[in-house]
Amino acid sequence: MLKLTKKIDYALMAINFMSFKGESVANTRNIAEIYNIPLELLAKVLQRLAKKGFIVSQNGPKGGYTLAKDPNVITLGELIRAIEGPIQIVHCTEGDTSCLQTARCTIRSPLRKIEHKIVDFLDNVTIDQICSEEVPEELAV
Amino acid sequence: MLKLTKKIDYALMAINFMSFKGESVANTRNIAEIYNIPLELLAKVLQRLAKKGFIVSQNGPKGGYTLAKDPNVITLGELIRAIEGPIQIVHCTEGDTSCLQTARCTIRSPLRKIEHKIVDFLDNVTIDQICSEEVPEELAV
DNA sequence: TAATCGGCGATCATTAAGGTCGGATATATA
DNA sequence: TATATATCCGACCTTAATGATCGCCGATTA
Ligand code: FES
Ligand code: FES
Repeated sequence: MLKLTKKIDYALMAINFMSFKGESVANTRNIAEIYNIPLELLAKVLQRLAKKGFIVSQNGPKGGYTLAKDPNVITLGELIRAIEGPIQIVHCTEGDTSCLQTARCTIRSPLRKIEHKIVDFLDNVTIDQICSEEVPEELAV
Repeated sequence: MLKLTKKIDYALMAINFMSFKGESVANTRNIAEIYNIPLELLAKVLQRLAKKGFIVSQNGPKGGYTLAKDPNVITLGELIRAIEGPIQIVHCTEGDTSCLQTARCTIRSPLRKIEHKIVDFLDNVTIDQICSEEVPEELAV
């Protein structure tokens, strides 16, 4: 119900961590251990972020990820779309036939406007507004 | 993922319908048939709305519901809270111990601010901005 | 060439949402 | 007063989305 997913949380934590690592690579295991995130799940999230061009992967031993973009040019909206797909506050799309209410639905189009405004808002929140927390020195190996 | 529930949809449709009925009562079955909503589910939603004081119930035959408030003083935020409980974009509350990331979570409090802004927005959208659609005359029995 | 990393598809588990059922109480009307 | 029709309410089942796991591959570097 109007909730962000864990994947988004993980992505934000990971980006936060990477932004403190700067040029040096951060590997998945390291991040997973620090934040207590299931390794495989975090791996998937990072793969997705890499695919979408937010981070760059470095394969092989001593490999890992580095940020491809500055956190202040990535928006929360972009990040959500990258991981979860298009943001849809209201489930029924225009051409959708599966919804039984489609025929007499009085609310679809007004809700679209609200959706648009929320998306608009999310597209104006940059990641660095969220990722400004310190990473404890002793953990940022 | 950041989606409104069907219950909210149903509530909006019902309120829309009732606002066109004016003083005369609208019964659950009637609304359910028109909009193709599962009767029992709609009933529950309306009971919830009645309990929260948005609509007034009239028991017995010829009974039903009438609006207790003008749609232009009810906000979407209120409606969502009435039906689904408090709006939480981010799952983990402050005292929550169940989340494994709590210890080193860097994103909880920044996300709270975003949540607050969205809630603020929803609290400034009135229902009549959504419920402005016509109800076909032949159906509004 | 062995150990360490990311890449990827398939799969299972858990939870939340959507929907159903059965029985109760209230009330208008015949 | 009997009956039909309405709201009320809690328990329950089903389905879909999310969260998490597994196994195997290819890349890279020491
Ligand atoms: S079309 Fe599905 S609820 Fe409006
Ligand atoms: S406390 Fe649960 S993700 Fe931050």
